[in-house]
Amino acid sequence: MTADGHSGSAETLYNPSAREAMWQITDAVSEGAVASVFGVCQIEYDGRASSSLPIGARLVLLKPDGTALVHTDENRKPVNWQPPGGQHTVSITNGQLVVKSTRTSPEELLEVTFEAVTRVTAYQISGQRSTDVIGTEEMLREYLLANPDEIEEGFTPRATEYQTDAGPVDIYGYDQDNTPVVIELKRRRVGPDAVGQLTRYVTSLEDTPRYDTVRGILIAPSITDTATERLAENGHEHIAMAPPESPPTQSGEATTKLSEWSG
Amino acid sequence: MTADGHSGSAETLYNPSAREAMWQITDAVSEGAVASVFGVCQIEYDGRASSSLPIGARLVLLKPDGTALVHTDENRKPVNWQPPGGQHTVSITNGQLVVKSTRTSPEELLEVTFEAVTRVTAYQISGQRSTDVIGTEEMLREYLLANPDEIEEGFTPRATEYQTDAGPVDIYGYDQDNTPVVIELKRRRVGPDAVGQLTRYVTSLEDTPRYDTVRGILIAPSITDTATERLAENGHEHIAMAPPESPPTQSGEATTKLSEWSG
DNA sequence: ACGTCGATTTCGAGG
DNA sequence: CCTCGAAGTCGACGT
Repeated sequence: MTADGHSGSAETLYNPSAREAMWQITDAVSEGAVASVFGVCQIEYDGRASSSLPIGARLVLLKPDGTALVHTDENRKPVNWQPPGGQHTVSITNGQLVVKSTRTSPEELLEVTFEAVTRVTAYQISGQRSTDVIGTEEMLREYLLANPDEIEEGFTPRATEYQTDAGPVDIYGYDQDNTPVVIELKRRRVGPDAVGQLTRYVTSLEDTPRYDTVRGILIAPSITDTATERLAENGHEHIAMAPPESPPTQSGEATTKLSEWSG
Repeated sequence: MTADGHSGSAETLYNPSAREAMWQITDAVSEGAVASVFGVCQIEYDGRASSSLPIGARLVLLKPDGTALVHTDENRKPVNWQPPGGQHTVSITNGQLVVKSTRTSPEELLEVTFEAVTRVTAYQISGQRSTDVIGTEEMLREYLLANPDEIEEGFTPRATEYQTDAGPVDIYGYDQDNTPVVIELKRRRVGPDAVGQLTRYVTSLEDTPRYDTVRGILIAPSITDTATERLAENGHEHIAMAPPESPPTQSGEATTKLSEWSG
């Protein structure tokens, strides 16, 4: 137990029998711990797609929220998994430990059959479960709404998530000459797909009688060559800008999210 | 050691000192094992974005390919991570175990500082590292190329990955009337983004002089309402079809992948 | 529950 | 290295 009240408690079994492993895993998950199971196993998955993995030694994690992860020694992605929301069941078949993780809508089954179990550990997790990330598209939007001159001298934002037939526009507003402006934001380098998105919004508005000319601006840290060409073809613009590196300086109640506004 | 030659060997330390933990982790990773570290820790990340996670008990996995994963008791995604390709370094600062995982291009740092370490285990992974998945877009394509009448009576496929200014078309061919057809495939239910993709390809070809009319067909198991509208707006079509459930019946040399062909 | 969209997306293929 | 698109994408937020 540390001074912060985090104990980091864990319980480990060495080379348990299938029966011992079964109890440990069942107890761990039902008590809200993460069960880690390492052993020689074979894996079947069937659901949105299907796959099978021949026998080998892998690390299996079972979380109390129904998540299951099977990791090898490569890559960030599990070689097999089950997303949260499902149910773990542990059983013994022909003397072998079998861990099933099931889920509905869609119906999915992940089945891990162990030929041998080397370690089972129950880890008691504590502390914050998620991070607040800095540098998202949302932060770029909030920064620009608070500093519209960074977009262009005299730009006036009018709405975020401005609805069009082609979908919601990130920032909608008017330039110095009162011409409507559609702005598409991206937190990182963009390709032609982003240009397509912007173009659809602009076209959609221009097809609406009460709009005449509409400018399109793509704001992103950088842009590919093909995207630049496409942007030029459509007569739109690019402004190079990345999300701010600092969290928003909160001046009073700065919930800088204009919702849609019937302009 | 099982009959298959998979040993599933592992080595575990209980409540190690920072120094003992450091050696164990260093040895494990350099020998190609996966190091699992459980303890009370605090985490900083800075790179493509940045985040920090206050003190708490979490499970950290370090893979020999440079991958680092920090898991809590919720969700499939790690709360923090480093993709493969980087380097792990382990050190002791102010008596505390510090694990850093660094990466270049982009420059990224993940730093885990342990206030206490409860378990360190080195897992020796073996066996196949990836699965062959059934039910992919590629399988749908191969099925349709072998059975083009399933698309439409008299359809003649001419190329896959057919190059356009807007990117490669999944299947390109001609209908009964010799009209060019662009086909976009999706393995699951699609939204407006897939329609956007298809439309970009069709538009790109229609802008090319030697093409006149080009038909666009979206093949997917199902489609959302907004996507249906968008499809109609652009005058394109939808055919409801899912990837086959069986692996391709290999009749002879059935590498059904027409590469591009200068028609 | 479904639709929509961003993501430190990850991942692999191709130039 | 960059560019591009699929994915059992995941996850959050809205309806």
